[in-house]
Amino acid sequence: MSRTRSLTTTSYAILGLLSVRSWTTYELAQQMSRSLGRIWPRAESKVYEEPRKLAEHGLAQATGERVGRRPRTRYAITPKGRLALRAWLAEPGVGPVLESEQLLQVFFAHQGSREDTLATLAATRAWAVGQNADNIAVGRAYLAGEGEFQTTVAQNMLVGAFLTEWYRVVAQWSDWAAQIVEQWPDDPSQAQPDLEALAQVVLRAQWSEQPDGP
Amino acid sequence: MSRTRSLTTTSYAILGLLSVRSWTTYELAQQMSRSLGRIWPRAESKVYEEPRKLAEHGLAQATGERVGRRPRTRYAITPKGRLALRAWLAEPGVGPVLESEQLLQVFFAHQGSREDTLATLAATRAWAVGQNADNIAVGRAYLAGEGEFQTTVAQNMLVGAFLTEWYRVVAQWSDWAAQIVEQWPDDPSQAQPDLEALAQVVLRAQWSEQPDGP
DNA sequence: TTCTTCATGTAATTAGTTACATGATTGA
DNA sequence: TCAATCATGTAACTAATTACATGAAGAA
Repeated sequence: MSRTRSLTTTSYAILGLLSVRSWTTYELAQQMSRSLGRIWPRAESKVYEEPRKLAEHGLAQATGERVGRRPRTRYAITPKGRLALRAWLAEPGVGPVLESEQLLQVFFAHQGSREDTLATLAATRAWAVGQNADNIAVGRAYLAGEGEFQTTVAQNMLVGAFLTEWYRVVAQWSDWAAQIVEQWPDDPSQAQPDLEALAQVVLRAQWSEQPDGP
Repeated sequence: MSRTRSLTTTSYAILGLLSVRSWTTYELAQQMSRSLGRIWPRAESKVYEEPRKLAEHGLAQATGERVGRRPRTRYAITPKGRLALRAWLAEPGVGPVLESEQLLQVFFAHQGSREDTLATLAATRAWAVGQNADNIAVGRAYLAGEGEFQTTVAQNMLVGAFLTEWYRVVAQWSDWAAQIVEQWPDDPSQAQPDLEALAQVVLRAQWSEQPDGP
């Protein structure tokens, strides 16, 4: 089961970009850190390395260019590459993976001070606000017709919408949690669970069993 | 900058668990895959390896036990370990990291078929519903007084609430996106952006600039 | 008594990160 | 003409994953 793929999801991310147009490695790196990185974050050096792998597999073609005396490489997708991309799009992808050091710190808040936790929550909120601002900027660029992906706005907006909602719940949750933590005593390990809030959480968790919800 | 920590966040995750009580490695692995794994997913083998590192640093103490002829190891936190944990809780953690192959597939949906995308969205929704069910089960166990963390319910419920909201937006977004994708022509690359929906997205994205929002 | 599942690890491999290096370009 | 920043990579390292191996306990 889960036959080891010769390409990683990161490979397909790059291949997907190549399906839109040809890119130099630097441009790919930019794009990853600016927009794609929000849903598939990878280090720059990876982005420099992956396209080479694609070329080895015949999914992309590398062309040497020259800027002054410096060489640079431009990659373009091949027909075989398009087929591989199509095949990947038909596969079941893995669900969202969430990783949060801050959430971990909240989980173990009983071992720290109340101020620690409030600071963490403030940082979380600030992060969400910042990300949202970036997201809006990217969106505006699309609408203004500047972005690369003019041909793919219909798809990109779905992802943009996802991010909007994501940043919003993070910020809302931070506010809500901070309100509760404010009530804690100085030593959080003595904090009593807020029963009213707890009941609310339980209620909200029922969404998937209810006939619906806005 | 970003002075290389000798411990990783994964180390602190384990250390945090040890701050509650002592655990055998198997129990730690269970806990990671059941509950902590939702905010800090790691492979089992890591969980077997990390506590050893903690012991080397003097933050945990290993005790050899025996089950029949098989050895097993139980770990307990040391005073030095508690200090290290406290110090980490006071540090600024990194914001949530999101990684989603499915979202990537939606982003590049223009290269696949409409059915591919609908299938991906259905999978995303199913994932969220499944995770939510698990989350509820974990919550119920706490409330029934079964869980480990009776002393830390006040903290855990904050994280539980976060997850509830997270799964809910994922499911809601999947439904919303599927409705839009239904309208696409057979070849998604010909899809026109749904302008009404786009305007809505832009509006909702303004939350951080508005005075508020529910 | 055998099979299955629970329990406890190790080994091999790889994906990914951090750090470094250096040429090109621009503007002060 | 110098400094800063943009552009283009490589090298070294490490965190993490996949795969494997096997003992113990309980069910059939």
